[in-house]
Amino acid sequence: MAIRNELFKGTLQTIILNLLEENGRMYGYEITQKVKTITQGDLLLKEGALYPALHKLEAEGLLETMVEVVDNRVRKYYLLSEEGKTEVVSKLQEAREFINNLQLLLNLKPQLK
Amino acid sequence: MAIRNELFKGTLQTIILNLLEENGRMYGYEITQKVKTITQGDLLLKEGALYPALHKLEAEGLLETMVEVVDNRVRKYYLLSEEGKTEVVSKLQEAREFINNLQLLLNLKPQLK
DNA sequence: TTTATATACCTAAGAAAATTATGTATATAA
DNA sequence: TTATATACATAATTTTCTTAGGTATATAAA
Repeated sequence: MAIRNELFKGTLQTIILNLLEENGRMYGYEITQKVKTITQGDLLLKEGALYPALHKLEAEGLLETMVEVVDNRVRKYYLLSEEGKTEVVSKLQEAREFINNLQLLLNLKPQLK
Repeated sequence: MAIRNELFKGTLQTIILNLLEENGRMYGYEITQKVKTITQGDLLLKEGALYPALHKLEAEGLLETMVEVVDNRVRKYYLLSEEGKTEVVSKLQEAREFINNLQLLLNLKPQLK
């Protein structure tokens, strides 16, 4: 997924679902750029990781797609299905617990609360 | 690694190294119990994940071992090598950046700082 | 006494999720 | 015409985990 960050293994689905919840529909390339911008280049989301993940989420019924042509190039937009909207909520809750547990295990508790 | 937590993939090495830095020498079973206690049972570190990880860290020269017999049972203690003590510092720094980036990507920034 | 649970180590087969390396194609800047 | 950016995709491999099994001792319960 990234330059020197095997830590992100397992978090990709949650990241994708949350970005789609925040931004409405997005296409694959747009997601890679968004991740790069948000993390200031720390995290480079590889296509070999992203596309299979998107296809899997779609196959599971969490995402829906619509294809459009812009500037003679095909874009495949992804958006949350109703099921996906439900799923992102529980995935985010799990992520909160994950971060909390990881901070406990690594003695990295934040300064407040 | 856990009940329903594929999120922890990739974080195991860092967790092990940090626990050994905090507690000095530890043996495998002790590590599994420590993780269980700290996370209040949220994270169950499986032996099939732990032992190969310990062996790998030892093979990489980050850990040293000493075997002792207690109550007729063999314990294999692990402790940080000099190289391991250096490595744990950078691994923790990476973990801080990882958590920060993940919180940014998931809109989970902590209340303070 | 035998069974279950806790302690303590280990590995092998398989699954899941990533990296690396490709491939196709268009648009634009050098 | 070459490189870079945009935009999709997959195949082979690697890494890392789960699941499932194995060995062995100590102790509590049935």
